[in-house]
Amino acid sequence: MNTATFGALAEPHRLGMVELLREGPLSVGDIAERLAMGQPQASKHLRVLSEAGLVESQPAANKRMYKLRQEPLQEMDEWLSAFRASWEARLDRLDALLAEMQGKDGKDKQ
Amino acid sequence: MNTATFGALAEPHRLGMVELLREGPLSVGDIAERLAMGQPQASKHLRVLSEAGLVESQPAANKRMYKLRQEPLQEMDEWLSAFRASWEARLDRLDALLAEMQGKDGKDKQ
DNA sequence: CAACAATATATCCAATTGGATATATAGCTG
DNA sequence: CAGCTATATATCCAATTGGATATATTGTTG
Repeated sequence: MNTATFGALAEPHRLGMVELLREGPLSVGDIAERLAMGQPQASKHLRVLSEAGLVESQPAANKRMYKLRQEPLQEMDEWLSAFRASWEARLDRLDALLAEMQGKDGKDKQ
Repeated sequence: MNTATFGALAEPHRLGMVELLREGPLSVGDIAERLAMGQPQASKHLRVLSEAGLVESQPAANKRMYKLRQEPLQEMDEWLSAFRASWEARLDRLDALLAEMQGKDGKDKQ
C-alpha cells in the first residue's frame, strides 16, 4: 500500500475534494467555490492529489476539469481486505454467541 | 471520514506498524526491532497511532503490548463503500460490453 | 493583437513533523 | 533498596506543509 494515498487524503480540504469529485468532474473554480477556498490553494491541493494519482485533469476550453481516478482507492480497498478477514471472523463468533443465547434467557439489562 | 486516520497511516513506519500488528499484539521493543528503528522513535509513532485510535496498549509486566483497534479501519471501509458502488457499476458496464462483443467480431488491434 | 478569464506557479511565513539524543519513569529482581 | 529493563518524554534540528499574496501562463474572444 502506498503512503502517498494516505498522505493526500490526510488533509481535510483534499478529502473534501475527493468526496466532491465522487459526484462527477469539476473545474478548479467550481471546486474552490464549493469548498470555500482560494483558487491558488485549490490548485495546490489538486496538484498533490494529482501526484498521488487520485485525480486526473483534462483541458476543456478555458478551464481544466478534474476527475477521480479509482486505482488508488481500489488499492486501498484491497489493502483493507486483509483486515476485513479478521473482523468477519469476530462477527462470526458474535453470531455464534448470539445464536447460542437464543436458546437461553434473554436478560440484557445493565 | 476522519483525516486523523489517513494522517496516521501516511507515514511508512506507522503503516508498517499497523501491518505488523495485524499478526498480533507486540511490545514496543519488538516493534522497534522488526521495523529497524530506535525505541524512542517507535514510542513516538505508536503515540500517534494511539491518538488516532488505530492501536491501543495494555501493560504486561515490564512491557507494554500494543494491539490493533479495528474501528478506524472499519470506518475507512465504510467510507470506501461509497466509491465501490461506482467501480462495480463500471465493471457491470464492462461485463455488458464484453457480453455484447461475444456475438460480434473480436477485432481489437489498434 | 488587446483585454479578459481560468489556472498554475513563485514566494514568504508560521506551524507541524520525523529523526536523534538524552533523560525521566515504572516495573522487576536479587 | 540497588541495579536492570522497558518505555515514555523532553529537546534540538532540518525538512515539509498549508495559507496568503502576487505574478506568470494559457486559452478565448472581439
